[in-house]
Amino acid sequence: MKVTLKDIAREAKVSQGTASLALNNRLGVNEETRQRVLAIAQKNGYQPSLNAKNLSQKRSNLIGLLIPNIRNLFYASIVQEIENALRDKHYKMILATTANNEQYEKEMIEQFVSFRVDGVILYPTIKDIQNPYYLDILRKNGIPLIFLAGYYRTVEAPHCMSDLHTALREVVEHMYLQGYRSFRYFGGCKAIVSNQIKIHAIREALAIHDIEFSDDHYIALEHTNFECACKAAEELLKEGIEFDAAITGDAYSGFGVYSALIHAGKKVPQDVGIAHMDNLIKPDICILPMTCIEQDVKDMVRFTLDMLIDSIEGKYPVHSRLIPAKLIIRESTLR
Amino acid sequence: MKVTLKDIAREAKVSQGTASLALNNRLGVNEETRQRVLAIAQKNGYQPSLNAKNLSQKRSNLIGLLIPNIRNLFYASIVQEIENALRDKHYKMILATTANNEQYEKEMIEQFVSFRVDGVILYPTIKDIQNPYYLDILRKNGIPLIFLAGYYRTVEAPHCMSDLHTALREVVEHMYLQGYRSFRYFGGCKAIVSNQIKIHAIREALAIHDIEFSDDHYIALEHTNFECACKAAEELLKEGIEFDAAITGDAYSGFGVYSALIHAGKKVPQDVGIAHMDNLIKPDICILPMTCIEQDVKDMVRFTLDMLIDSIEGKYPVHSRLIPAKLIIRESTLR
DNA sequence: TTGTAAGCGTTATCAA
DNA sequence: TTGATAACGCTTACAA
Repeated sequence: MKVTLKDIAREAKVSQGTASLALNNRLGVNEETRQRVLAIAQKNGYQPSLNAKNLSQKRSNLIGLLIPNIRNLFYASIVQEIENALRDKHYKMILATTANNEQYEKEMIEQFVSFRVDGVILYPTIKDIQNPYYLDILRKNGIPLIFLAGYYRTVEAPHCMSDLHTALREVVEHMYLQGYRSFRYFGGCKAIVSNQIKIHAIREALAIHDIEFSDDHYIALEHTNFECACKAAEELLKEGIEFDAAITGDAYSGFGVYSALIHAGKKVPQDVGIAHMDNLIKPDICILPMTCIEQDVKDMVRFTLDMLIDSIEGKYPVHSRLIPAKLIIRESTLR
Repeated sequence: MKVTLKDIAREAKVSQGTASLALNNRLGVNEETRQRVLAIAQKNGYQPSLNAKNLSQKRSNLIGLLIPNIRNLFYASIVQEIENALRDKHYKMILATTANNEQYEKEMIEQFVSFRVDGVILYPTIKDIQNPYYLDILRKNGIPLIFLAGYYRTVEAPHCMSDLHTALREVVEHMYLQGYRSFRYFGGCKAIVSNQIKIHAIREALAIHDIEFSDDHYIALEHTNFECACKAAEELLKEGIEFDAAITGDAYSGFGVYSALIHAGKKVPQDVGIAHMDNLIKPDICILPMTCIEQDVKDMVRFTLDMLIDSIEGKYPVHSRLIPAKLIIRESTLR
């Protein structure tokens, strides 16, 4: 049913070898022959089988991208940027999502190996992970790995991520200067490296002013979305816990906390200030323009791909890289 | 560098054939042997090459999904639902985006054929397309195609989409009853089938009340996003064109039009009512809760996959299908 | 229960 | 400039 090289070669009355050369625009084939082969291929809707091609060439020009999910605009932006960046290069991307599920992450890594991708980009978010042994499969199969926007401590691979430390210190300092004193952070699992960096940065920034940011000031959400953040903030308020500054790990959570505060009769930014990660939601459509930390997705993706392609092509060593992030101040933290 | 079946067979001291049987849990291999092979495969991080497997089996269990882009939550929902639905079935999805670009759409279809996908789901949005000849490549290679959320008139393939006709009639009737009389629709290219269905429905609903919906009452946006819709609405207002009802093809455009109206000093819903397609943006975070038409993505995806898998497995004929959509009335159309 | 060998659709090497 | 042929890594008759 599929149109194959053999079909084309037969109809063009040449050998498969010649047909292959012609179709790949390689030297050493008569121009007339080439045109004849090309025309016949076109007419029959011939498309070379990547399975066969990759098998014989022992490379796929495929990059596997593994992200938590696709319904979060931040992740979607990453996918989009990678697609764009790859249009020039001779690589294609295949995408899979983990749903923050270790089992899925393992399966998708295995699938990438089965696809024989030349390299893998992994956005690490598995909580409480002890030792992602399954990433060993990559090493055993000689497939380079780059971490994007974080990393696993026990896995030796370069990473590319935003300079969260500086960014968090900036936002805390800004809010301190606005008079906020009691901070809470709403984000994903504490065990994730990027969250530990954030905790550390907030703690440092507040320590300067002799303010404590203790462990339970970090509110760990089961999922970093509107609903979970809203519920978590509601519970805090119900328990009578007072805070006047909220920072959230993503835009959706930011609005979740906002919603909880409003329903509890609090005023933003007067009673409580809010800042969130990611500059994704148009301030025009929001009830309140929100202060946020914008990550440079374009640069992050560019460097990640450069690093990955370097290591695919055997250029070592590849160094990890920190990308500056930008504080955007809006009404939600301006008293 | 890659671990292959040959490596496993050698280490287990069996033939490749036996190793293959063992790894695929097929009958006729000694249990002890199977365990030994499995253990060795595990130890070495062996993953079968899909290239080789698909080549020899002449099927990939792969479905190609082609959508306009991934940064729109509606499309992202579709991707997510398909991934979920596929976890049970023995198919995997590969994703590509078209950016509403005919050239890209063609290339991605070709890529799918090269991947030897077993079937293709296409979300058709190419504007002014005359005759998507390149879809012929699919037929020539015996790959079934299903249209999702629309179709191309000249291509013979089943489709699965929302019942836009009924939905649009409902929203128009609702807005008429609220006293709105002069309608504008902001959406993608008029030539797209789904948009023609919408135009026709609006026209019919208004004709009952002797209101005309002429061709230039449909505002064709270059891109269906916040910025383009906002600019289009601004221009309309600048030209002094009066309207008191706006319906938009997606949520983002809805907010674009809203933004333009507010900046022009109009009040919503008093002066102008707005309704949009898709129920994706949390009403809690929006300045104004918006009336919208919610499509049943879950059902749409479920039926699409069923149809596609039926035709992959040779069950004919497969019939096109219309999925009911739901009108959700909120403040933006309640005077 | 196991091994042998052909075949899947390409590319690449070497002769002709 | 072209054609044979081996090789890629797997599955699957078929034979042992």
